[in-house]
Amino acid sequence: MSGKRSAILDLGEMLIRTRGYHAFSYHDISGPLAIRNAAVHYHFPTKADLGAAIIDRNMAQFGELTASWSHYPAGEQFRLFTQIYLASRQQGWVCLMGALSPAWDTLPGPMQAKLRQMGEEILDWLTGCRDKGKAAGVFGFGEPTRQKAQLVW
Amino acid sequence: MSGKRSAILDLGEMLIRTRGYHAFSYHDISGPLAIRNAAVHYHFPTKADLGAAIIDRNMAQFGELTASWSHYPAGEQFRLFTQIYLASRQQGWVCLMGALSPAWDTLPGPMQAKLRQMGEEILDWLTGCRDKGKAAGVFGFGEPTRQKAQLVW
DNA sequence: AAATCTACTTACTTATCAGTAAGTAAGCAA
DNA sequence: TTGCTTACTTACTGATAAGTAAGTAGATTT
Repeated sequence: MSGKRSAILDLGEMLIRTRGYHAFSYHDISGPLAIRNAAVHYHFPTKADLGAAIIDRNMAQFGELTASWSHYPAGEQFRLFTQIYLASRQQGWVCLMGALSPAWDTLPGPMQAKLRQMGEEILDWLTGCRDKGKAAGVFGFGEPTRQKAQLVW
Repeated sequence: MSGKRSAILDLGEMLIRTRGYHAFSYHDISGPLAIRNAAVHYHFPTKADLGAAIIDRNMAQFGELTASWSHYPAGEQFRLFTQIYLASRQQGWVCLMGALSPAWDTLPGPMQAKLRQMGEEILDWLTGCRDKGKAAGVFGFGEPTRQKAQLVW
């Protein structure tokens, strides 16, 4: 029942999405949580472990959310999807993909793999979302892309 | 005269756009250019100075380019604009805005100011580009945004 | 010819980073 | 009650970061 572990994941995700992977350190986590640096290393031995765990949790959350929407019409599902990004954007956050991919070349291997996986999962869902809707012409593929743009621009 | 200065700017821009501001150091510049660390500090006393100079040069280049396009029709101007981003994207590069804005909160003040300025200049030009075209309905405002998306996604 | 400027160099400082080794208090399990 | 696990702690290491002080060879100016 480590409440600290999830608190580290929470803070870590916030830091990545507001500052970027290379612009935060374990100190930025241990300070606010009032624990020592090594305690963060206890839960996540390396920074890459932490980064990968954050992506994992994000993917799991995405899976749960979309599963809970499964009985809604495709258009509504898509609206809910974009709503999430718009809402976090208003907080000054950027999605994980938007925060991490610009520095792709500098990411540790395991994180690259997880990120790629997450990208595929989202794209698959988005594709399925479009295919399912009978009104396939109503929302073109331009819109999700446009949505993602706003997360960075 | 100082060919090194512009070589530093070239390499610095490449590093920012492929790795991000926080994922490169003066060592990554001095090494390939076969000069010492302090030589980079000679030209750009702080990393923020280097970053700001890179944004400055980018803005100047944008101004020169768009000026050289001024006699083309709006649609062609817009095509040339997107072409630049698509071409660099194929090299694995990201535009300066796309590379820097995710870590906005962590950027030194002077760089934030320059970046904001660059964003405004590009948006102004884009707006002018749209207004000038008689076929204002042909390309909506969705497309430039979509273009930017590809730079990150 | 002397002084100054440009474009560096060597050698250093200070700070911060990720990561590790070793120890410990509290809880549970046999 | 002994031993094992969990969730930390203190105290450190080695690497790398940005930045600086002082010196210098070569070109330019006076």
